Amino acid sequence: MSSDKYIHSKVEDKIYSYWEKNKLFKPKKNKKKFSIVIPPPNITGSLHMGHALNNSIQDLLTRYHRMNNFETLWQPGTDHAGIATQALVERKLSLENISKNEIGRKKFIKKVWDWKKQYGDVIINQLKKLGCSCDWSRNAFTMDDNLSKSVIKVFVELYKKKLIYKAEKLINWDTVLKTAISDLEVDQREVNSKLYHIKYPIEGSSDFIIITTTRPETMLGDTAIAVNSKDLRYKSLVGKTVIVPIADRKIKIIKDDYADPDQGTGAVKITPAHDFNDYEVGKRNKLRIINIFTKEGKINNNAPDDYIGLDRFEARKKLLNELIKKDLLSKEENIKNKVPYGDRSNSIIEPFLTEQWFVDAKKLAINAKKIVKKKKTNFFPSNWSKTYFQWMNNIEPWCISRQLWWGHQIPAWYGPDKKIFVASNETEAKKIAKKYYKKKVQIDQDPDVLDTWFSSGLWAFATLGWPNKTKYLKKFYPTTVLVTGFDIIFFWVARMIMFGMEFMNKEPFKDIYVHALVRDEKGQKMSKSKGNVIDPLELIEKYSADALRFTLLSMASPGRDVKLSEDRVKGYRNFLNKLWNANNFLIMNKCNFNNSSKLPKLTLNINKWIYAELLEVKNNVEKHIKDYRFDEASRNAYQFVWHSYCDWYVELSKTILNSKNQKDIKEVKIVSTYIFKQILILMHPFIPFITEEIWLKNKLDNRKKNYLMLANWPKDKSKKDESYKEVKKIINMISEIRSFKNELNVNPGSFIDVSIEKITNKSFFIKNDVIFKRLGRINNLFEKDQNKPGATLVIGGNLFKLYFDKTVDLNLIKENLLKRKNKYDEELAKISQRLDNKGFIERAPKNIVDQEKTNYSNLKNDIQKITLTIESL
RNA sequence: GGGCUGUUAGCUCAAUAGUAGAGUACUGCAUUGACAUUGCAGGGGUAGUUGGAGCGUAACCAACACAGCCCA
Repeated sequence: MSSDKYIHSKVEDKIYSYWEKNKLFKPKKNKKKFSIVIPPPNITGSLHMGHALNNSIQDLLTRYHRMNNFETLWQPGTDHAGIATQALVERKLSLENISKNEIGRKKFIKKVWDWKKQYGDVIINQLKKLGCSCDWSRNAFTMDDNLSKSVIKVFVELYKKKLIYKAEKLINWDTVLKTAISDLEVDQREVNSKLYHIKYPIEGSSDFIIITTTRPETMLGDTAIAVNSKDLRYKSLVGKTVIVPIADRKIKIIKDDYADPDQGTGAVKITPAHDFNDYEVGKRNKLRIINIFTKEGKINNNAPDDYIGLDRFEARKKLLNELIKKDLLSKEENIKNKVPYGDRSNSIIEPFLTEQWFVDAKKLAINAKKIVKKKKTNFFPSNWSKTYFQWMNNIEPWCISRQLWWGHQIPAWYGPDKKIFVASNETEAKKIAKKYYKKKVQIDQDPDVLDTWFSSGLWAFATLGWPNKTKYLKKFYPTTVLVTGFDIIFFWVARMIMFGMEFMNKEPFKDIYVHALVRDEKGQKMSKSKGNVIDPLELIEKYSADALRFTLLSMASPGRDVKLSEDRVKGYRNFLNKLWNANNFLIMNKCNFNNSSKLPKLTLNINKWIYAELLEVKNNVEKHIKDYRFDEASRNAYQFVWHSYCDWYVELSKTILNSKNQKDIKEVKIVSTYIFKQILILMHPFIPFITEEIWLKNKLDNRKKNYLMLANWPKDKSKKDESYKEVKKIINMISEIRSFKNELNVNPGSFIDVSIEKITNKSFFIKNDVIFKRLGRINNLFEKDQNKPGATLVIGGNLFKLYFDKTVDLNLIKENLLKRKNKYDEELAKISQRLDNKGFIERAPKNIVDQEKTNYSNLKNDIQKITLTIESL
């Protein structure tokens, strides 16, 4: 027969449109509810491995629940990615020689929307390639009308509750993007730096005090030098005035324990405008704050003339040169230190004193912490709650304003005297202003927009319709589970919990499943610069979405990084092919899927066995899905399909199919088809495309009356009766015979004769002789010893004699038996050691002791038989 | 500096404290009927080190070593 391979490229797109056309992703009324909101990918993004893992898990959960009587909603959407999108469109316009300032805010925003319309769904289409069964009719976007309305409402209400305020603070400033960013968007990177030792002349003396700094250019803004109060070296200098070189400013030496005697010289320059620690020192000591930078990171006119306008790094060079000339640079040291970088711009972040809007996160954190502590929301693996609490306990005000155009413009208006009016819209703001000024005045809206994470923080309820009291909101909030990567626990998860508690008074999700990062096979983080990025779309094209999904799921062990290697994907592609060919086998045997919905009364042991195995594996898979153990779930499913069904059941069934017993043949055909159908159902959430393809190919949809996507999993309990144990035993014995032959260098394909004279329950072998003969490749199963040379094999206390065509070297047999005996002896020694241990007998549970005793006598029995055989040779 | 992981077969990883497993790689053999994207079989482990609790540990506790991550 010609080989038939599963060709996914002909299947996946077709199947996906079948699902969409039949609207199978929409929630269907049902007894229980299940809901998930997607972590919104940003519109500039394209599918990477992290998304693939994240969404494979969500789709597995969604499909599993949808199949099992849950009214299931997987709420999709994207976020507007303020900084990334604005930067991208700006870059694009600059290629056309258009600057955003030329065309103005309104036109620029329109350009962004145009871009969004054209490219914003790229990642959505990629999710479809992966097979995601989101309800796309509800596809949401953080800049949509309803979400924008929610954002404004949340802002206004939090402002009224004084949980949002405007303040002048030192914030993280990105000089490339020219906007404030939050602490979380700053990466502290370790880099090679230089520590400069600089002499500051002491006024009225020829002495110096030497300070150390990695950022000499900031000395232009120094307003003090600090030394530790316990540092005896500087005791006499405290209170003296020094002159900042080049800036030529007089500053004082002060006592402040921020200065660490062990760091550098122990004397540290204080620049309150350009360092977070110095800012605190400045506040404590009421120091002047001198800003020396522009928003672009250039030197401003608070510095000497010849520095004004210089970039901060040029200024450093010039300044160092000048210090050398003046002999004020006493030392340069190579050191490693942490430097703040913007995660979007990759440029060095400047602490910068500006007025920004802040969320009082500390207050919002109170209930957000409580709900996790009360276990209404649970992290899986639970350890992540530690990370959550650690951050929540040390939470800082959240800077939410961004100096951008693309995003939700802050609903605050300023009167002529800068008085702030916060309102849902301009008309309302005007009204309040009029009341306040008692006349009509001109008010201007704050030009800044909100952090994108502010709007994604509302995702769990705003996408369901909030602030409207929609039936979806009522039905699906709190959502069942959030599936996310640990890298956004702070950015997103924590904030959703804060907002959820504040505005819904309920946790946004019951469970939080936190998955790991996907790394390359060597365990390195995938990055473009390293060139080790594996593109999920390429893998999908090469091996199918099903194979990729199954790989990711089977590697999603809790608390572990996923180290992805292409070989694994290939292995699971092979698995799909196996499934495909199992179906071919059924078709070849004229199995009728019309008869596959109900099981007849089972009479054959192999049928009872496979049915019990099916139910057991179903239970295991179900349990593991509930525990978020996707690795175990996929392992169980894989093992069952390939090994239990394809390797054993199909092979065993051939003994019947090749027989003449029509009744048995009929039963086997029905059962093998029935089990296969259940396999499709069981495997569907893992590998939806191929299962659906086979389902449809076999017309199991029954003209759209029985969708695979809505097929219930079986409910029966697994019964392990005598027949079940019988088959287990058969499998075990056949395996033993096979390996024995192999060890004796007997061709595994060759047929042999076996005598079972010395066996206690001969009837068992006689009853199952067809199976033994076929799978064990046995010609004759003799009840009597044939009185000719053969090899003896002991399995489970039973002694078989095997006769080979070819004479097998006696020594080889002896050697083999000795090897076995040694192994058993070792084992027996271990067990008897245990049984001789008084403590074990007294303190170990009775069933364990009994088990060991049984093991002991079984082993002893086997050893005895082997010994006898060896002696007889 | 504070916190969190991890260390088990060549590789990637599992396993309620009760005889250490899987996938993959490797080796040998097989094939005229579902499938070479196959089948059958095999070799491969001093569980990072040291100490402790326990009848019993890869698992619990402590210290150390190494690797990684997060926060400051």
